[in-house]
Amino acid sequence: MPELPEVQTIVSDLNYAILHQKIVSFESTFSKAIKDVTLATFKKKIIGSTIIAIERIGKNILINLDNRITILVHLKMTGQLITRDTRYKIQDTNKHLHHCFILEKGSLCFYDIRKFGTLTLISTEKIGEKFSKLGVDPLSRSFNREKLKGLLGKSRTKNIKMAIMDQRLIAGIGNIYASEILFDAKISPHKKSDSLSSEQISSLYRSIKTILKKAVLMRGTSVSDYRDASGKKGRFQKVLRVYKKNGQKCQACGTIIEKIVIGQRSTFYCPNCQK
DNA sequence: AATCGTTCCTGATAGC
DNA sequence: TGCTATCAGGAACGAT
Repeated sequence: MPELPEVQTIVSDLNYAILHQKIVSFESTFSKAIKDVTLATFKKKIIGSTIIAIERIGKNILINLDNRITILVHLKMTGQLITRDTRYKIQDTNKHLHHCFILEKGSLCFYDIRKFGTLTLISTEKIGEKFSKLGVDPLSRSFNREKLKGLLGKSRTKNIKMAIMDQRLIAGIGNIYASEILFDAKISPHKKSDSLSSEQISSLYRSIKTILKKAVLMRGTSVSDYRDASGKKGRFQKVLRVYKKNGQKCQACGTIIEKIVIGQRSTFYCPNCQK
């Protein structure tokens, strides 16, 4: 489940590995993942162009080309973008490899077990419009305590965990970090987002920043399928406090961690530490 | 307008 | 053993 820290790690890796390379060819065995256009059109629009920048917006990966086209990649649950020095179908027989950008030096492979991931082409100039409804980036300077307070006020009845996962409010937090952030902030996932005290808003703000920053430094959470652009695991799974820890003792107080469902998503928390 | 449920998909695991 | 059922989950979409 790539969330902000995982996507950030991949984007950093790709900027090191494939920037300024030309797309020589593209192959796909699952063109359903390509949105709006046919495989033939997709290929026509990208082959021969050079990658000039790779960036992240929320959980989206943007690969900007020198022909004013941007390739938008969303990894959804199990997507992986991994660079190879070999080429598609020549040496790679992994059945979950669905798409491959063949570059001047090696290739960029898109693996995806559950096939939810998508590829979309967009004019680079229309990126702002495309993401106009996306919320604030929690690692950017424009995300401050007052901004968070305003966002929580906007979602009156909503549950706090659903609120911080809502991409229209804050872009980048998914199911793993939502539970970890609420534990770090000592806030119960049962709380309504408009019922937080001033102190709780402050600690939630601090926890969002510190947990996400720490997860970026540790190169993401490999609890199942996530891998970086070299195919390596992250390390944050080693320091998870509550996610998938149900039945185990809370490291802070010894109370058994519980698993509940909020908004059709599994949620993990310490019923003693989180109020 | 906001919120809810459904859909996409495969692999791991539980239950019989 | 081998089968079926259930669950995991981001975000678009349709329905209310």
